[in-house]
Amino acid sequence: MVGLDVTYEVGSARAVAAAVVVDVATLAVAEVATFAGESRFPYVPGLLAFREVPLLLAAVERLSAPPSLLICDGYGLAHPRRFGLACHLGVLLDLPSYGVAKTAFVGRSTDPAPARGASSALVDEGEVVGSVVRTRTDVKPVFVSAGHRIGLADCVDLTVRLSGRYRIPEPTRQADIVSRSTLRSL
DNA sequence: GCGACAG
DNA sequence: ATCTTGTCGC
Repeated sequence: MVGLDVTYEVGSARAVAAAVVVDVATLAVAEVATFAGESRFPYVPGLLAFREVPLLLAAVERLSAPPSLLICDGYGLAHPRRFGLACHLGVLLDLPSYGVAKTAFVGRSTDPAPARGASSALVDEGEVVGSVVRTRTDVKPVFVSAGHRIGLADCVDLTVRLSGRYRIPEPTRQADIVSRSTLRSL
């Protein structure tokens, strides 16, 4: 599976997208691919995909082989139009995908139990669109939602298994670190 | 009309 | 997202 993220430069359009392949069993980084380019669309809540998809697609295409699953920094079905960044990428690459966000966007939920692995439903307009998941005991939970070709239960299960000593699951966490350090070195 | 609003 | 050091705690 591959973790995806984009880091932007302060006063310019320059940005770096990173795709980091992580081994599910060991959580070790298996491969890294990056793409430096320009962001040609502003950040607008609900339209994040139009800003990040071009750069992320370029990074994924630089991997030696198509990944088995995409883990995005943001939302999937838990979106005002039920089609967030994770959905866009999944459909365009025809691969399973889902999103892990750090803050609330759409839907309501009750706080999941304090223990790692606990979760509660993310409900919007009367439907379950995602899950609020505790990846670490007594630590702020993350927001998980399916993107394409995968069910919510599997997304939640994977998120917990991919998280060790950090709140953010390893694939996305590594993608953040790589995109950030790559941008600084350019 | 007003506030909220992934990254 | 980004600007940013030290500090409290496991």
